[in-house]
Amino acid sequence: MAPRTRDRSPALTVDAVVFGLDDDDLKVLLIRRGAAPFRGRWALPGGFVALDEDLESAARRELAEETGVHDLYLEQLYTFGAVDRDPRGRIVSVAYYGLVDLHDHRLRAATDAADAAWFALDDLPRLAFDHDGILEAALERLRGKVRYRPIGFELLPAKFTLTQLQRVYERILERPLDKRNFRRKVLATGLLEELDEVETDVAHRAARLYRFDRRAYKRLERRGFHFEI
Amino acid sequence: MAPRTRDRSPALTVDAVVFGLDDDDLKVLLIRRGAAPFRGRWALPGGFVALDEDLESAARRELAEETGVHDLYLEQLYTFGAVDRDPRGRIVSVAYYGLVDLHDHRLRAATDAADAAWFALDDLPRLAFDHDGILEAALERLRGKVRYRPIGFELLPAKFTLTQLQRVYERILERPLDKRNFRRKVLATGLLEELDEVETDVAHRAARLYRFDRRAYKRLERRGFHFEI
DNA sequence: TCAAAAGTGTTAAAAATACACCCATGG
DNA sequence: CCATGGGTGTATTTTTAACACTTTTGA
Repeated sequence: MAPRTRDRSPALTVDAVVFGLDDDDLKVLLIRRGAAPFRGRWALPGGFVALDEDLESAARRELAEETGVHDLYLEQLYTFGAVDRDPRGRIVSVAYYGLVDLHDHRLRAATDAADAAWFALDDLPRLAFDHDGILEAALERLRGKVRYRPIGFELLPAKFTLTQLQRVYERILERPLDKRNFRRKVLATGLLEELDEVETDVAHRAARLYRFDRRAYKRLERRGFHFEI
Repeated sequence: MAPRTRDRSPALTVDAVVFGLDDDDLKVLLIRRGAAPFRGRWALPGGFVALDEDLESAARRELAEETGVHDLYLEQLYTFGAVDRDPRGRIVSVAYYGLVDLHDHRLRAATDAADAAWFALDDLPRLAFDHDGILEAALERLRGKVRYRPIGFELLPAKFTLTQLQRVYERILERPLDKRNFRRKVLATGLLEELDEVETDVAHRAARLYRFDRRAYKRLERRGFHFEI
């Protein structure tokens, strides 16, 4: 007994804006479209939502299919629904943004994607659809969120140095941070577990490694915790 | 040349969580459903998105149709897409939340709504669908956002006293605020225009009236401004 | 022994908090 | 003249920001 309206519902897609950190640059994961419209143009990975999968699952599935990237931090961003945003007709897209240690994933384009690659934010190609707007919104959200939620870690390997972490924040916030103040603040959260390990293969004094303590975070989160970098 | 997937897309609705302030209580606007499923049960106002309207327009239209409330502050909240959230089948809902001076609007139920009414948050009826989860998310967002974006005003008439504004914040944040500190802080933002008017019809010294200065806010917003109550 | 990054404390400035009384008005 | 809320300033504490040198390691 479906209402009449349903037969004339907009179609529904998901898109994912995935950020990674490559040495010194914040990068975003794009695919080259293998089909019309915008065939050959770079775009965000994404696609249609199946009837039997929820939205985040759809985003993860499309991402894995089109780029090979899987098991990442992913969060809903915003739903884009301008009437004319897709030349194929009325298509609403639920956008997600994600963070990943890009060295952890070998890219592998498939299905609708002719290619997949990381692009530095200041060297982007023209994008299909309204994807530049989606990317802009994701970046803004990332910049806001990173200041009060501990998500910077997601761009790093499981074990990392404080200097690496500081670089993450500096790249995202686009301003230099004071080393001593940064370390004091980030350690004061109690969310970093100091390991008995140090970097290897560096041509200078090896830095201590830390790990994000998800347990401790869960505990703090429960009590409406809120920090600030 | 629509892709096959589109014919099997989830249906799309919008729902609105509208808050108002009634003397001392934060209230939410609900409608009583006039049709199955959940006929007779209270629910958030909302409905299906037409092909030729964007999402926010759909939310505003449904809200106006079902409750008579229009011209309000409205912002996208989150998109809810669990596979089994609607017994009619696969229906994804883009939720909005809004703030309104509830004394400004006479409720008027129509179309799908058998009734419309304001409910205090601590005296809610059972809600249809997953609407209690949506309401919870809206409340959490409101509590977070009100601290760093000047949206508290939206619950008040255009001209208001500082004590009224303080009460708004106290109700939303659920904690008492210090009168002197509050006034200093809120005036320091430069977002309040002091009027040459005072309250009338009060049985005590009349308080000065203020107005939110949208111009000043626009200016500050441009430079990535950010305040904190 | 040099180069390169790791690691570490203190001081000054700014922001947040706590706190209590007199004032104006209407009934 | 009294009840009610309006309006105002200061001192203390906490938080943030600025700042430079010594240590460790590998090449």
